[in-house]
Amino acid sequence: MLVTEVNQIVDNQLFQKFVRFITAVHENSKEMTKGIQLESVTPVQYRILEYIYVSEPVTISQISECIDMSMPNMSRELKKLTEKQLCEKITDVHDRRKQYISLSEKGRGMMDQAFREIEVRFMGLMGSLTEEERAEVERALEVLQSKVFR
Amino acid sequence: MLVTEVNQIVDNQLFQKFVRFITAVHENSKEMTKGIQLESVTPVQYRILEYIYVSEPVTISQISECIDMSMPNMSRELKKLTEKQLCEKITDVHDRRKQYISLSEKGRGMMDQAFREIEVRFMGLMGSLTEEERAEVERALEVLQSKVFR
DNA sequence: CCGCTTACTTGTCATTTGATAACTAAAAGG
DNA sequence: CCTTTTAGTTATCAAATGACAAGTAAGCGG
Repeated sequence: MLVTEVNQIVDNQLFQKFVRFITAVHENSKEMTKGIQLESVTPVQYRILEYIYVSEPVTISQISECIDMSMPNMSRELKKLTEKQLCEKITDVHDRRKQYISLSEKGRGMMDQAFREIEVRFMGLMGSLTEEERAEVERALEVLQSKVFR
Repeated sequence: MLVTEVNQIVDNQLFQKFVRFITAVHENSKEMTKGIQLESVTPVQYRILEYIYVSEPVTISQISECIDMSMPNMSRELKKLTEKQLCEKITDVHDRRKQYISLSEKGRGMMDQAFREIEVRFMGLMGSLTEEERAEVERALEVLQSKVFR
């Protein structure tokens, strides 16, 4: 058996693990955020708010690109969110074409609460681990974050 | 400062890392599967096929539960997929109410191709790592899979 | 100043998805 | 048998999302 063939097999197993992992992460985070949806906010709108929450202030083009939705449609959704008083538009002082979006008091409060709920569920998971295990988890997060996901 | 307060801070940082990680995984897997959508298959339909692919044969109720879509709607989508010749229904011999779903030749071929494309992208990432780093990644996947995600 | 590009908005339409009510057919349990 | 439960289907309707055409208004490069 050639070395390249061995590598192929090793890599293939790694890929299988990777696929199973991605699936698990998706199921898990869906499970964790289940029932969070507050206030007549649609799934897409929730994702938008989540993105603004971690990246604000952002322009509409940026959100549009990251959420992978066309500008017209993103504009429409942001209008709805603004009408619901969950976010605000602020025109750039130096380039008045640009609109910076950030969460309103209400929007931030809502997202804070959502994240607190997620945190509670996360802590529930972590609670049953020993100190060393938690350190291991932290290390694993760092490894994957630096070497695989970005 | 009390020990519990220290723990609180540690845990909070861990949670921040966790959130960033989840976000990165989502962005990354969206990036990886971007452009995979073949053959007039909608996003939901792709998810259904993916689920069938890894779990076949499954009943319609099972799919319905895992994808979190009501039976009537799932029935409708599966009908469409069956019409597109991507999957097949087989009635259970012992309980003729049950319908087992599995991918057709065409459907399996399509999903094989999709996964191969994802694998290529994954290998592209792994290619720039050393052997030890890859082992580290593998270990990290295992740790998180066993301790956090299920 | 003028044409070009960028950032975004408005409006419209088709498709997808979600929700619900009413149905059939088969099993399961007295 | 006969009721109840389970598994799935069909039909209908509303809402969410996607795609696109045409618009405005501000910067930018000469």
